Amino acid sequence: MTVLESAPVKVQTCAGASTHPRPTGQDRYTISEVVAHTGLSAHTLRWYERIGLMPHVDRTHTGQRRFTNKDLDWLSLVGKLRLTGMPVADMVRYAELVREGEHTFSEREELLTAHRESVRQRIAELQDTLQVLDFKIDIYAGGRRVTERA
Amino acid sequence: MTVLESAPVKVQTCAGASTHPRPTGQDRYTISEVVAHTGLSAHTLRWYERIGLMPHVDRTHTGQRRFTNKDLDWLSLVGKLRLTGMPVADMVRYAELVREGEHTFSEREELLTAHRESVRQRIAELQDTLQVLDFKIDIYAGGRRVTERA
DNA sequence: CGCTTGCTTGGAGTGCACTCCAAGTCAATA
DNA sequence: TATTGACTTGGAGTGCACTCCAAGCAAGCG
Repeated sequence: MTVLESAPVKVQTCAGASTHPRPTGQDRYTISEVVAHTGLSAHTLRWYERIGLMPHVDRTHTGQRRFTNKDLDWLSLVGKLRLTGMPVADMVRYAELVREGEHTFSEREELLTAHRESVRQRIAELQDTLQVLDFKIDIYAGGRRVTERA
Repeated sequence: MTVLESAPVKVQTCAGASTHPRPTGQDRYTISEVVAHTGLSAHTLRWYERIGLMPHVDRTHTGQRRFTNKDLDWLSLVGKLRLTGMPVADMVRYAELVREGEHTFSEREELLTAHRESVRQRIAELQDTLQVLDFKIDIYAGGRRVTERA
């Protein structure tokens, strides 16, 4: 069984086929569960909250955090953006826009579109370098007789 | 007159079609010329030298640096590696191997091959995220009627 | 009750890759 | 000769993204 089967309404909240450890309704994860699921450290999760990179996280009556599936989705997006080199400050800006509501849709779109462009450029850059690496590796692999240079 | 016109032998030293500001023989660049050519700062060039990321750079009798075309080629490679996220420590290691001579060919090849693999993975990762971005941008662009979520 | 485990906090510390500073030397021009 | 400007050095400072610390609270177990 995939996690999708018993989901009642299962709104596709965010990106692609994100699967949650527990169905909506039972989704109150401790920080260590989120650590296990996301690979982020507890420190980082708390830090993300402090700097405004998380929507307000639920608390128990004793003040412990309880994360929801929605939080997991958000963290998954944040993870993608971070992986693609978006500065934390920009992600915080994006989070602010989300908090401000629907009237920021176009600004959010701009932000994401700009970032997509930068990711595309980065890919191109990397592919460019790949050729240089291929070239140099060829030299090392093929010609051990080449004279010493770099 | 462009700087290239009188180029005598023009040995293709390193990667691809690298063009040098001046032909071999007249290649004694000041640090500011190298700054202009590479886009690196003078600070960074000196720092690279301090940490062992440069082969020994020539000096004038008064101690000023004079870079050669070979240095430019090396910096171009370093720039590529850095752009692709190789840690400075690894680049220093590579520089050491180069200094040690031909018997380190295979270790250099390994290092470069490993890095190539990491670059490939990085590209795949980025392309993955690109899809997420496309998906979200579509939502913002297409459906302004979608309910508020991330 | 005491102990352990897991969480809480503000603030300080870390590692990387620069980046800058102060003080000095040297060569060329006014 | 005086000044300007490009260069030199060791060491300190910066910005980012964490990462850790000390001290404390709450729940569960023997």
